[in-house]
Amino acid sequence: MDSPLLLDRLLQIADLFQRDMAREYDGTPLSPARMGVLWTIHHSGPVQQHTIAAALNVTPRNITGLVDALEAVGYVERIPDPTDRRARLVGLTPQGHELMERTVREHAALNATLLASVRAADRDRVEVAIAAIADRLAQLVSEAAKADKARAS
Amino acid sequence: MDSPLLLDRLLQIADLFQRDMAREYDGTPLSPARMGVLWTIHHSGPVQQHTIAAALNVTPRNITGLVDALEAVGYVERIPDPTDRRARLVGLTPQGHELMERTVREHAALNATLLASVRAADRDRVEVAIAAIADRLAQLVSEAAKADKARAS
DNA sequence: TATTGTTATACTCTATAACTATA
DNA sequence: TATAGTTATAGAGTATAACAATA
Repeated sequence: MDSPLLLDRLLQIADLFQRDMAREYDGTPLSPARMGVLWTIHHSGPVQQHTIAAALNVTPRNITGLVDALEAVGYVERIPDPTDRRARLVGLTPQGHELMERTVREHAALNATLLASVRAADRDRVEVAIAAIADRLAQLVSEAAKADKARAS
Repeated sequence: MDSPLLLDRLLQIADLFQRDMAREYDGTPLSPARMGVLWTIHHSGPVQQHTIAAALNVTPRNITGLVDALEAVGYVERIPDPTDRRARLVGLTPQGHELMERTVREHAALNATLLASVRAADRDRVEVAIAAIADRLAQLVSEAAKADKARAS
């Protein structure tokens, strides 16, 4: 009897997150890509658009569209960068701050719910293990990307 | 000191999978969506397109395009359904079978690598815990989707 | 009537390339 | 020259709606 691999379970979790976000944002002006922009600004404060592009690993052209949409519905605003007249800083509006604070609270609640499904005696070990898996995977992905770049040259 | 939540680590893993797949399929005729079709057929054998659509939770219209692309590069073929002249069964070609077998082997190797980053004594407990988290999350997503549907009526 | 798959159309996210304003 | 951001254009994935063929 094949029990699913650990990897299959992790892929299942990834798929469930994606599906749930798509459902949650359906009918709203938000989307996973737009939330990515909001998270970046939430963590860093007002930033130039090319910084957001680098953080999300997409082209600056993309950020133009995402910020346009977020600005149109009032979650972010572009303000002139006092140190560089080419650039504009993107910051959260009060409405954007409120959204992100609510989202942080929802994350904490979901975190608690998921952790509750793990035996109390195992929780610390499981948290350590999942962090180790994430770090190992990040390392593998980074190495693969580097190898790709080397091959392209 | 905020250590990242378990949830943040799981979201990070989800993002890394997504990023790595995008990188891996870059420059090939494959993509995450097309691989989804191939996995479905790999697990079930030749199936009607609307069955694939239901399995992936997308519209049948989508499957037309994905199967068109996979057929054009030789991974799948459409054959008449002997039991229903409206439908066509989509099955893997020998080339498609070979691709999926290779992919299964790569998954097993990645699974072993990730598991190796967990302390040997904790592995069983971690596998059980991640399975429990995945099941709990699946339950939450399913309930949320049901609540949405009820609200829409 | 209902179902299977397609054509037609549109929206989001993504990319590259060419351009502007500034550094 | 190089950088920050935009306009122009294109491709993939998704959706709805209307339609053909068949059940």
